[in-house]
Amino acid sequence: MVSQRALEVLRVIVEDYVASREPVGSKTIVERHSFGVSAATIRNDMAALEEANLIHAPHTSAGRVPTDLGYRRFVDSLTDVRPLTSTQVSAIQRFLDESLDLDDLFGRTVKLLSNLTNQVAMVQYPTLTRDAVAHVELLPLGTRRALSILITTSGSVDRAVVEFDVDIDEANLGLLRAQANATLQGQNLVDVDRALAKLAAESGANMKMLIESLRLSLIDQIDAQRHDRLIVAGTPQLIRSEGDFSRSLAPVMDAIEEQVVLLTLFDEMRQGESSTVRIGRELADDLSDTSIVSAAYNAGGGDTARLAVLGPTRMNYPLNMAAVEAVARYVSQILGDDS
Amino acid sequence: MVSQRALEVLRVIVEDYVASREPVGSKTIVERHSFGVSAATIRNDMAALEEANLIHAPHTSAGRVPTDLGYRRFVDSLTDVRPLTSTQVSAIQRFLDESLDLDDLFGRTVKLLSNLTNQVAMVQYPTLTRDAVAHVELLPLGTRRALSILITTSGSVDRAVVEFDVDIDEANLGLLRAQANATLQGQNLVDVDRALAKLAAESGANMKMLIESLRLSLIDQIDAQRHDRLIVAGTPQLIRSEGDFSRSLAPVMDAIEEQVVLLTLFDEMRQGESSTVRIGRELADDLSDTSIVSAAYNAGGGDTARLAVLGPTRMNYPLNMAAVEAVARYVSQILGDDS
DNA sequence: AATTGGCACTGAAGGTTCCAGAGTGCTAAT
DNA sequence: ATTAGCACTCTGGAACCTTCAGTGCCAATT
Repeated sequence: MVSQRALEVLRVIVEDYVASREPVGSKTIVERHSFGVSAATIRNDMAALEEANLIHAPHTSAGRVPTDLGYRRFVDSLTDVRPLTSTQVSAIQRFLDESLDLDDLFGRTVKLLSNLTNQVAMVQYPTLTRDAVAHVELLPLGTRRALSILITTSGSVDRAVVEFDVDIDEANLGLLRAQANATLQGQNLVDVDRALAKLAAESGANMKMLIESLRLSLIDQIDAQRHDRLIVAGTPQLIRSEGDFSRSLAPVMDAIEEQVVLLTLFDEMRQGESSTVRIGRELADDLSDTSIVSAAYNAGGGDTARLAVLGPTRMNYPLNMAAVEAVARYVSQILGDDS
Repeated sequence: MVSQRALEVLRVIVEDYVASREPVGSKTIVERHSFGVSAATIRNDMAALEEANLIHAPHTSAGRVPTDLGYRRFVDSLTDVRPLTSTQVSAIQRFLDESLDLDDLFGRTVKLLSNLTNQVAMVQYPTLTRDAVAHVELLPLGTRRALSILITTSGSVDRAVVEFDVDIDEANLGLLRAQANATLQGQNLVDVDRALAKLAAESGANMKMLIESLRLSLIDQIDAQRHDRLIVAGTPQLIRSEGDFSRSLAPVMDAIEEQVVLLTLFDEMRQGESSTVRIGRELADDLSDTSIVSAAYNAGGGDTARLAVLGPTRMNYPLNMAAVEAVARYVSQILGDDS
């Protein structure tokens, strides 16, 4: 049975271990914290914690280290996320307010988050379903191909190559561009398919083929935009905390570079509450010594995406949670303003 | 005096050391290579090499390890870069030919290069000075700001925020967009400044201010595009060769994340010959155990930029040089086609 | 003059041993 | 339920030794 005091003991074990990187023993606990009981009593509690798989001894007689489960319990017991200091908050605000477009904002956000936490920081691109077409540009690329560039009202830009079944000259391309823009401007992205199909149906045989090619390309493009991306900063921090990883850092860096594992993780979380912590094996077997603290932000128009920091399980959870949540709040605020 | 044979000895020291990661001694040299002389003779040569600062003994009696200068001599003595195997070459070609736009091509290129060499790979964005304006998009962003998106004929896209001195509504913004496009489409990027200034001069007072604001923003934007970017892949490889770095990897990863040091390096090289190797301290004091093998590629229209691999000084130079050059050649070929 | 065999010397790496210290688990007493 | 006491365990570091690859140098040889 884990008593109330035992949970207190777990708390100080986590805190001391995070601070010192050294297994913490019963004696140092009674020295540094005023529990009002003796070391032997603490030892009994620790035995209970070990029984419950919340802490673990690296070897017979060293201090104890939290297990993944122990960190989990610790994190779940954090009721009040202590907010950042007001200077930090105003620094965040000032720094983010200066940003220009979406890319710039996200670039600043990850850097900020990484500096605040000394961890790797990530921002997930929002899905932008409510986005509408602002402009479609077509640029010739040989005789049967063109580069299409789709600009949306939120300022996002995406490119794709359109393959035509027949040769197309500058004049025809210009005509296609004009018709496409006339039809699509202001249309919601999800309606592009229908609008272009309608336009094709109403057009002459020659034009119809061109429009069809464009349509197929654009819906691919819109689909691809739905597949999110991650902006990452602070990978050097990983090296600096290398000692906290029992195995190689390589799988962690692979996950960051590949992005796909992390993105699916984010998608899983999207359902969940706004702020989430994933610890060690909860993430993936490859990422046993890694934790992710993430928070949802509001990308305007009801769209949400996530931002996160990634680091060793032995991380400062309260700080990281506070930072992630604060930054998420300000990013939401900024994105909410101009929508 | 370094004899001809001594240089041969240097060659096998570099090769063996790169292959084995272990300091190589006189005895193993005569065992593995048929010099037809005794170990004592090799030792004399090695003394000469050490005298010339080409090799160096980690401690009194271990084998020898090449110095930066030794690698340099080794690299300079490589006359014929042995080409890749034909299967490799056709794989490169097939893989790159599938790419869509510029971003996709570069994304593929770095991944390819990283896989080929097991090093960190980088591609520098071309400067694209010969580029012309294809379209300028303006999106409202509050009452006194707009997001301007500049699309060039090469398909590159860049965003910036325009700050106006007065309020501007949708109608005026549309007018500005129309005028800007009418004036700028087809104009070379370097002429944008002049063209817009002329347009402003010919316009009414109200419009003039708007155009001026746009002009200032666009020239900033064009300038920013000139400042290149790097696409990077394969950072996990760095971890895998961690043992080759005597100090921490952190400064290396910092340089990769910051980009600016590397970009200025690339700019320095731009003058130089097409294929360049920079070894250890030649790069920067922070990057003492790091080498970069780079090659220029032709981005079409006479524009050149660079692609490179980065790794420990103890790297396989012949392979990396061959890979970098081969990939640069095919990238040039692809970019040359549709210009 | 270049090459060679011989030889004493060096320093790192790895193994062994020992010691101190931190921490535990258990038991009997409070 | 808590505590003091105690025997026990294991790690980390210091000290020490041995092994061994490799060197530098010298005198002899070609």
